[in-house]
Amino acid sequence: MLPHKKIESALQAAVRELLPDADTSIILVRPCDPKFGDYQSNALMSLAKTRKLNPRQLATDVLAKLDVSEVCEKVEIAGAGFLNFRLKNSELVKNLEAAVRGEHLFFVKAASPKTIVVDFSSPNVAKPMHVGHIRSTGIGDALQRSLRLLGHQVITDNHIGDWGTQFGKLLLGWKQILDRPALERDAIAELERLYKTVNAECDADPTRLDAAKSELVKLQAGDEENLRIWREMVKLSQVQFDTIYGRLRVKFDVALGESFYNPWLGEVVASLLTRGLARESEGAVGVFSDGSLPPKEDPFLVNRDGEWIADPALVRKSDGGFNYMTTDLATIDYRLKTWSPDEIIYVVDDRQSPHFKKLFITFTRWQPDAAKKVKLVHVGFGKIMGDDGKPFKTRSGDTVKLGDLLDEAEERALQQVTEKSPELPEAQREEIARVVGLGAVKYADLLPNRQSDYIFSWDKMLALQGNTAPYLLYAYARIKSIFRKQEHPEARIQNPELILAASEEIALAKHLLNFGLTLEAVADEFRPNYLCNYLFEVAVHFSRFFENCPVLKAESDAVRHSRLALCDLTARVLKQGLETLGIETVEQM
RNA sequence: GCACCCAUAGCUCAAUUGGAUAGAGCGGCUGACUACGGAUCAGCAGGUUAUAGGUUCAACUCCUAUUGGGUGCACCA
Repeated sequence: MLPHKKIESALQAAVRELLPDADTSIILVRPCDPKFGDYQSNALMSLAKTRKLNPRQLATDVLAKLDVSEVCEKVEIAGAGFLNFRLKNSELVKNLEAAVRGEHLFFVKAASPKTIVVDFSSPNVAKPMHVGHIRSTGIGDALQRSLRLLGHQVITDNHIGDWGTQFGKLLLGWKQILDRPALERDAIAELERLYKTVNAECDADPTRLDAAKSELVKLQAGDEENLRIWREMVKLSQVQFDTIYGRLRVKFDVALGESFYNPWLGEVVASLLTRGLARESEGAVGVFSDGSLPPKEDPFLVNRDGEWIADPALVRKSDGGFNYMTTDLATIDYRLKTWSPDEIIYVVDDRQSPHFKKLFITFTRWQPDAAKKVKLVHVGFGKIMGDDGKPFKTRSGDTVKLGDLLDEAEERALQQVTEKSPELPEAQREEIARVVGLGAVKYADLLPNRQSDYIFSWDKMLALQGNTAPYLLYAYARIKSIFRKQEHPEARIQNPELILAASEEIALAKHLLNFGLTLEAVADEFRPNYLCNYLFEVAVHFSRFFENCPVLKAESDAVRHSRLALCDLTARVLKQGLETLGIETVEQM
């Protein structure tokens, strides 16, 4: 058992003994400023407060019941009632030696694994994937990897936008202005041109819009020709998706697009109507407020000029077509019946937050029993902005295409590798550039807190110095270099004794110990940036160690073996951590 | 109009959700025995956390107001 887990459970037991009704799940120890120890608890102060107790007295009482002498030095009470824990060197050594033997890598699998559906990426057919998609794709992929690593059963689903109103316009364009040679050269560009052209025409001319709508109605009614064209558009888009996901090394267990749910949409609406949850309004069918929430918190109400009026979730349009609320309801229903998940998480732009609020409430009203068994979570993220503070566009008004961003990243990385390591063969330099460039982009996107908007900048996305993926990869490569330089690699002893004496060794070792703590925080709060920051700190601690503690030229065999083992553990944590972020590693760069 | 989100160092961002002296990177300035890989390391400068109040042992974090930005407000997804 990892030391912080031991401290945590001992602390929980001690507190429960004194305050049986206390919520011990909130009581946790977490690393703080090293000046105040390796772990700390600040929960006693708030516990004391709600019970009108003296916090320092409570801390003293808890301490009297607390025995963590196996893992910690004497526990200190500090400040208003903090408990500061300092790990014993022997405990640190014990844990690292266990890791060296391969017993763990500083994390433990979840005690009760959950089944979790992760819905992310969701590109649209006939549109290029742009920088915006890197957010959902990168965050979603990092989260699903973290959850899997912690032992959960994960189903990743790419809910592709392959059905809906845009196809009316696309079909019209395809039939009337399609440029075949252009389609063969660059299918997505041509499809995009069709859409843009017809869309502009529709804005100017209502009869064009009617024509587009009737194409859509024909498609949804099963018209053979329109279905054939639609299938071709989907197929062409799939090629693009496969290319991008291949480059990003992102895989999905299933990719059930919106069209997959088409057969059930009528039933969903019928069911909502029979249960009295939906009703007709202005020719459409919608779910309305049930009045159970105060107006301000009710997503089915909106204030217009001082009056609260209905803002229903439409499930059938006045023309008889369905929309994404209907599809999303059918999707939840299907997922529950197919996988019985404990959670479904949606990694989607924050702007859709009102939609998900309505969706989750509507589903809960529709299937109350099923809803009790599943946690529905919208993991939102901020918008990508240009440096003018407006949603990001290039000078020509388009968004930056994801493929172009990746190309540029690899190009810049190749330039750098060629400059730094001209001696490496070209093929190897290209492979390094691929990993480094791609890693830089992914890391740059994962580093900021997902909730905040971020300003897009090429230089930031493609940076190769500082708190970036290349910095982490460089630390990893330096470790690998040490092992390559080792004179007798085969003479490496199997389970060396760890000697942690230098402050840099101890700091690095203690930090490695917190890998699992970090992974759990990532999984609990769906925030991969914790892992980015953790790994950056691993690399920083390693770099300091590397500067100050000679490994191969260590003063004795024992110290050399110990440091080699520490290097190896660092490399393993870096590799595993980067892999969890969806970033590959290279042995040299 | 109404609702929601945001404002932290010159720039881009953190701060594990109410914890101790607000941290990084970039940019700027100093340094580092030819270094087990300099894509690195050590250091300096840079902050009244938009403004004004409030809550409490403790506030970037919660509340109120103000200013400035963004987003969303049935038949697009």
